Amino acid sequence: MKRAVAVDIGSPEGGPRTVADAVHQRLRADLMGGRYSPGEALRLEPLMARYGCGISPLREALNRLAADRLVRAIGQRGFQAAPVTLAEMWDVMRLRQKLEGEALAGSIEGGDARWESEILAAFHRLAKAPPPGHDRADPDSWERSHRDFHAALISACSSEWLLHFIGILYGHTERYRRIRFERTMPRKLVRDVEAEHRALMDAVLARDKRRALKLLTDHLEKTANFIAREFAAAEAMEAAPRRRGRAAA
Amino acid sequence: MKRAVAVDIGSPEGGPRTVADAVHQRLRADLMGGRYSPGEALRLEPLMARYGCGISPLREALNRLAADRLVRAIGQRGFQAAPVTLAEMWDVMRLRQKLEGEALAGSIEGGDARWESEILAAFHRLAKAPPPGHDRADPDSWERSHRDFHAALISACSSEWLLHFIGILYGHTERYRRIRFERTMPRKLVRDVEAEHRALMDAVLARDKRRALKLLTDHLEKTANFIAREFAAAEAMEAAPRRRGRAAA
DNA sequence: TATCGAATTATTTTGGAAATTTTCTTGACG
DNA sequence: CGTCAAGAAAATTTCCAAAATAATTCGATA
Repeated sequence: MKRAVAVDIGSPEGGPRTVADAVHQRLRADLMGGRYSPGEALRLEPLMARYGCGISPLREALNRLAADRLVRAIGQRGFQAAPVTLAEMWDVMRLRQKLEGEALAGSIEGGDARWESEILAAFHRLAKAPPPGHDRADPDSWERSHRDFHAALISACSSEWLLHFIGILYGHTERYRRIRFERTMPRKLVRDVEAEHRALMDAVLARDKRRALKLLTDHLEKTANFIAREFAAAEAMEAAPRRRGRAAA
Repeated sequence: MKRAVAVDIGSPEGGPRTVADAVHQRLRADLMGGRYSPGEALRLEPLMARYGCGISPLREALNRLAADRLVRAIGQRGFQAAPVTLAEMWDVMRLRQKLEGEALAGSIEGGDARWESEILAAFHRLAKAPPPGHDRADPDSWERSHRDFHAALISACSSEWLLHFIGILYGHTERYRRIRFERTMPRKLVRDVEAEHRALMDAVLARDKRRALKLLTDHLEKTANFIAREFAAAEAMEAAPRRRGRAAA
């Protein structure tokens, strides 16, 4: 139950050491999982009920999340799930391309045998993981493996701060993806993604920096394009019924 | 008294809207100003007295600061001012070189006349500001002008997220500088820095991207070298007395 | 004299209630 | 019919005290 998600704050060793840590992790996972709509008001009483805690640790968790922009704090008007815009999605993804490219280059330069083996292991776990939304007991298992794979690729980068920022951006792109795709990722797409991951891993392990960077950039670009497409579709869905009448509640 | 410092969280318009916002700003300024030693325990009761508030807004402020790593939260053991290491200083500065270079390039490409004028204005305010530590009434005035100048240079960059990260890194380098330099910056150094700023501004306004990037990188590199030198000196001061006896409290 | 452990003290963390602010409702007025 | 203001309701923010956890003291023991 107390799954140890890698997080910057609080839990230096294993599980969360305080209620605020635990709520922070769960809330972060729920935000990233798209379980709150963008802009949705995060009212305190319902959240206290949902996460089974008092007001203080809840507010502390929300404040941490506000600092890395997964929630917005409005000052006397509470918190809301961060809004999403197509422009911001591109901003985040473009920056991820640059930063993750930088980190991957550094990783390829400095990585040792252990780093290589962990990439292989992470890839294997990802390949064996049930596709997104197919594990009812643990709905985020594929997502976790996916995150671990991308983290393994750049883990030999020497810049702690660069990895920190990449982690924040990753959380946001993950949220964009899951808000738009919900739980429906076509089988074919899963296979395509796996092929991209394999090609990327091969290039990295071959220490072919140029090719690896190209593959990583393309991989992220493709993801961004998928999200953008869904974005346009969702906006069309929302805009159209408004002209004819009232959208369903 | 309620000075409006530009901050990400909370105050969308003018001053802070909650006491948590106010405490967050003051605490952040004090951390960046080197008024807490690295690693120093930030106990709650003294801080409540110092900032004249209850426990809740104080903890919320500390949690926000923990998220961008100006304080460390240890879980059942409270908060402490972030530790400093030479390695991290270089990590932060190297990353700042890359990110701020990226932002400056984008700014030069996309900047308009208003952007140019604001650089000029910020440079002028910086040139007229009393040197660091010379304004007793407002000890941070030079620092604020300095921050504004650097912010103006890259303000035409289109990536909101890039500017956000740069702001965080800037806060850390500023802290490193002020922890080591205290309030003693030699007159000659002030003049050198001003000359660097002017050259940088000239290159930027001439839209000479290559030269501007070079000047910016060198400027930051020089700052890092100064800090590193002071770092070594401070470590020598700390290490030496320990062998002979006990250092003064 | 050093070490271990129980009791004491200090500190952090948490839940709840009071105070403050915002938001909604209602009714009067132009 | 729309606008505005005053009052009521709802929500956030804050203070505070109880609970939980960590640190310290002190004495007994080897």
